[in-house]
Amino acid sequence: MESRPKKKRANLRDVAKVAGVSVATVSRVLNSPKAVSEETRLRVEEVIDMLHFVPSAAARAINSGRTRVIGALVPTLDNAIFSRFLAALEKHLAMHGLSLVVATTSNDPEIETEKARGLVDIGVEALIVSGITHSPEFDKLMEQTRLPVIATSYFEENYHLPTVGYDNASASRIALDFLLASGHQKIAVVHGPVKNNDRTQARLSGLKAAKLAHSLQMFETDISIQGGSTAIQNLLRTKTTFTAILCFSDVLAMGVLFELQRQQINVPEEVSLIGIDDLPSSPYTFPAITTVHLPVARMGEVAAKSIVRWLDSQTVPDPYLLPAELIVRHSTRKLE
Amino acid sequence: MESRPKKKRANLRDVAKVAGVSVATVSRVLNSPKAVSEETRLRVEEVIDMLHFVPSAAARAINSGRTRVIGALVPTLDNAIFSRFLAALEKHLAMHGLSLVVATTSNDPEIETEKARGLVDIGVEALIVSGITHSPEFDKLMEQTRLPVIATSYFEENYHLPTVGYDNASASRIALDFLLASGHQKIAVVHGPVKNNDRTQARLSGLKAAKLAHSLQMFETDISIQGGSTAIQNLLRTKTTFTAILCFSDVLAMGVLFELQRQQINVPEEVSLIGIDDLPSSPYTFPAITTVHLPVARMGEVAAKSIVRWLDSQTVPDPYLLPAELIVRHSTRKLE
DNA sequence: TTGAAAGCGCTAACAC
DNA sequence: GTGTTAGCGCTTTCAA
Repeated sequence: MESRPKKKRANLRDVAKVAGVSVATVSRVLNSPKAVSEETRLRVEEVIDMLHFVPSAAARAINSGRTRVIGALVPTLDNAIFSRFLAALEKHLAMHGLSLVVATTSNDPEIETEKARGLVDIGVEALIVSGITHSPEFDKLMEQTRLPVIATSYFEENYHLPTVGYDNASASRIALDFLLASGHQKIAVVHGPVKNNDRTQARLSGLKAAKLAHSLQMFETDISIQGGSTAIQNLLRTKTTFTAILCFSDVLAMGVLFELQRQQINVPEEVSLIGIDDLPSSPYTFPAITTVHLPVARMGEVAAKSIVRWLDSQTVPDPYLLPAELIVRHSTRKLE
Repeated sequence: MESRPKKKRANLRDVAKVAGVSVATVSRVLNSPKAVSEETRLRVEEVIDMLHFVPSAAARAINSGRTRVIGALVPTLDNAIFSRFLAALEKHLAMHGLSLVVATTSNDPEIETEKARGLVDIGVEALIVSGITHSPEFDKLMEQTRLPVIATSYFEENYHLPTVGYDNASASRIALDFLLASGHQKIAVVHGPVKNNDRTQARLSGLKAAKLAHSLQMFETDISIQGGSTAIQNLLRTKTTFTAILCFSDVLAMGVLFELQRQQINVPEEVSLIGIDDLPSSPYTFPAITTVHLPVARMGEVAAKSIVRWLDSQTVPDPYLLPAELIVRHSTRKLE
């Protein structure tokens, strides 16, 4: 049944030969079918089917100069905050016929650089990265390739790349102010690793002013449910008193909540708990977690649109600030 | 504010000209530096740097016939079970110099087909899909392109594509058997949408035999924390009695747990709760969720390795069965 | 060790 | 409407 001698994939020429037309005609039925007579078109399509012909993406890319692939570099897929962002990004890129290649960096600038190089090698048209902390080699690579790059999760007006993100310092500030306004004075802060993580650093800096005036105790831990658990165990071991816990991410807040429950400490009666992120699960825990909502789905959409415009019209997008918003639920209470 | 110079990217010929060598020599310093004299190599490398030369991925692909890109089609990124799978997949593909393009299907075979076409268009070398329910158009496309495809999350020895996954029927069966062995007779089953979801269907079929002999009540809902919540609200409304709840995914189990807590129903004292999946958070909820562990990280690894071998040596991999394993934690108890 | 030249599969300009 | 043909940027013989 397979008449072709070679087992190789058919190409335009093969189709043209069998259909008795020129390669240009085959190309036309592929790209502008209206420019071909019905009769010819049908015959060519039949042959295309018969030979299982699939146009080569590489050959197409070499002519058009476009690969229609965008690369994204995120710290991890294991935190819902990033997978939600990617979900939105993928969705909105797909609307414009663009595909998304995902690579994870573990918050390590060297891995990021290496993966970025890999993405450049496969021909991505643009890159989306997280935060503004990158290695000099990364910056050099981006400069050499002149690839459009957008930094996300971090708003910074004067960064050399356009940013799409929120004001991390004010996000933590919003959470803290709410606790202070609710009468809390002794507050424990649970945050992720500071190293290489500018989002955490910025959130920390948002607390700096208050830290002097109030009694803030900091606990660094892994950003995971388990990390939250561990932090509370450490905290309890210090025997310090506290009436509220501020977590730099809802993943941590969930770990903290579960561990408090395990220790028979009632939230919010004995301890108030506030997070940052607002994960899909946060409204549904018991009690539902008070948090600072970070619009990551919107961020994915804005990043996608910015990239599309950049690619289409060569205009570097302006930095875009997304609002962080306090969502009061049931894990916090006012102190009398 | 920064307007980039409109210079086009340098190519091999530009480099060759400036370095005073032939394009072949430049190509050599790129691909087999040892075949070039030290002196020439250094000169060429200098020019490469100077001109910010980055080889074109498309041109390279057209010659080698390889794009080094693998496509993955998953229902959603919003469930940790899939993002964990993708994390592992990406990691192990990266080890072999392969990149991962991700596309989401919302469990809709038509969207899947469309996205698959998009992936083929950008030149993926192979595809990883979820489950074994696909549209005829999808199958046709795969047949035409002769692309290596692996189906995951579902083990099926006789499927026309190689599968890497677990036995979904036995996973639910393991959970049920545990509840039965613990003395539970009145069991509510909370599961995701049946339509287009063969994993859910298989898990349901695993319960079929028992369903006749025992009193199993089924509740279909969205696979989300909220879905779990809703299911419990519906369940309570029916006024039926039950001593245990079996959830087809840990996401549902978490929603169920939180809602039970909200309703002041104690787990496991009043109701036992078991899930399937074993998410990173499952050991840390309070009480920790008893579940059937599905090794999705391993699945990502195996899928990656299978693809690599398939690509390298043209050998279609054998179906691969991953074991599902009961993990008893604290959300279940034995009935006297 | 190097260079010349023939493609790889396709698109697009130009002719008929 | 259709065919011819010149590239796109690179790798890869084959000679020198």
